[in-house]
Amino acid sequence: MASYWLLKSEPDEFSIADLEARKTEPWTGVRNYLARNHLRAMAQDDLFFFYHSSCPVPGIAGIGKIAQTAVPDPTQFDPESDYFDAKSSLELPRWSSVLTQFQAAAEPLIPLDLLRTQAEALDSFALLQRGNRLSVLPVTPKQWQHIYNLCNWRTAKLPVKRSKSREIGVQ
DNA sequence: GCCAACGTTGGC
DNA sequence: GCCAACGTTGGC
Repeated sequence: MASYWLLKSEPDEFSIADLEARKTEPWTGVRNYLARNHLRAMAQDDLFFFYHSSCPVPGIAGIGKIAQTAVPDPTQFDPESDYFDAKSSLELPRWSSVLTQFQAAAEPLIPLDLLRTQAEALDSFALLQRGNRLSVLPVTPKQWQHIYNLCNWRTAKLPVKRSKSREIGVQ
């Protein structure tokens, strides 16, 4: 039985459009123990809401899936990385990352404002709680279903279609 | 840019 | 093990 999650990212850094373009992307840079433990609890094919934070309109921007379960986050070993952790070691890696895969884009994005109006149906969704800063959150099936029904989901960019009429120079 | 919330660090 | 100081997150 698959579990559901929510992952936050600043779209300036990495957005749902970036994930769609890249197809898959390692989710690195999580440096909070509770968030890390959530990453480690993820199973292959679990689904997550892709949340855009710290931007003009924060909200849920898409859906991804966990393509590969947790491995040591390589950025913790890289002195050049912002996420380098001198206290971590190859023998005892402190931080984990999962491989994420694009599933769908929210059309339109579900703003945090809208989610707040659904607070009752979403019970005590941690995302809506004051002062919440955790970047990896569990989502219950009920919360997932409710949020899922709030917008349409576009699963992939339509292939660029070459119109016949254009090829033969009509209109 | 402000500020509330909260995790982490480090002195004791 | 307490707690003050500090840093970070993220909405507004």
